Amino acid sequence: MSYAIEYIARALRKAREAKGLSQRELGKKAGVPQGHISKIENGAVDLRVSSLVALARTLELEFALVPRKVLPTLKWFARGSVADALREGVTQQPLYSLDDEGDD
Amino acid sequence: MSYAIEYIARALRKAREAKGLSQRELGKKAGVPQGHISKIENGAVDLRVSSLVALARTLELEFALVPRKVLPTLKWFARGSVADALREGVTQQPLYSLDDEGDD
DNA sequence: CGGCGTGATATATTAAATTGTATCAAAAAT
DNA sequence: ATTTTTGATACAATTTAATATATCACGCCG
Repeated sequence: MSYAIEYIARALRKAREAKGLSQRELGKKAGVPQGHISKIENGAVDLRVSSLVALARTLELEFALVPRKVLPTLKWFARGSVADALREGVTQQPLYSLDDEGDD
Repeated sequence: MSYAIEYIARALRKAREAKGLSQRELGKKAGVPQGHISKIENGAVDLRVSSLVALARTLELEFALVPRKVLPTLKWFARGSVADALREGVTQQPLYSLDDEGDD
């Protein structure tokens, strides 16, 4: 699946676990059925923006479209609080997720 | 429509116009029919992530999920190159787009 | 004026997400 | 060991995005 989907999947699952929520709990809060969340977190669906936003919002994540140009700056300023994607050198593929647990 | 959709609509249209592309040109490059792009730019559809990514990529935009926490920092470091959304004080609603034309 | 490119829009069709409901195996807890 | 929770999966039904195609009004230019 497109790196985008894969990445969203990882980002959401990670954020959910970081908050110590089960898929059912998140689902109830975000209004998304557990089964669907499972699919999303496994990159099994090309979800709609509304679904993404519903989950992201509940997980206190914000959605952003940033010009490729500023990515280097983003990486820099966010080092230590930046997510895996940026570390993997995925400079070609889109979709990045910056979270705040410098888990490494 | 959800601010998210509205925002994506604005961000994409703006980016396209900034590149001086017509919907047909963008459509050809991104593999999305002109009619659909029109709908998207008018916030008339809850597009799928793959569509968003296809267009964003063509417009040299990257997708990101950032923790709400770092938004203030983002705003700060990106001032001058940050988009409308951030200026409008849309602190409640998700979805931000940072672009590079300080159009104001 | 008449042709051209643009964006908005319509219709019909196809493909796929989303939902509801339910089950199941594995892990966690008592 | 038994109960409970959790995530993965399945199925049918519904909804809606996405596509192809085409038209239309508008502005622009020759």
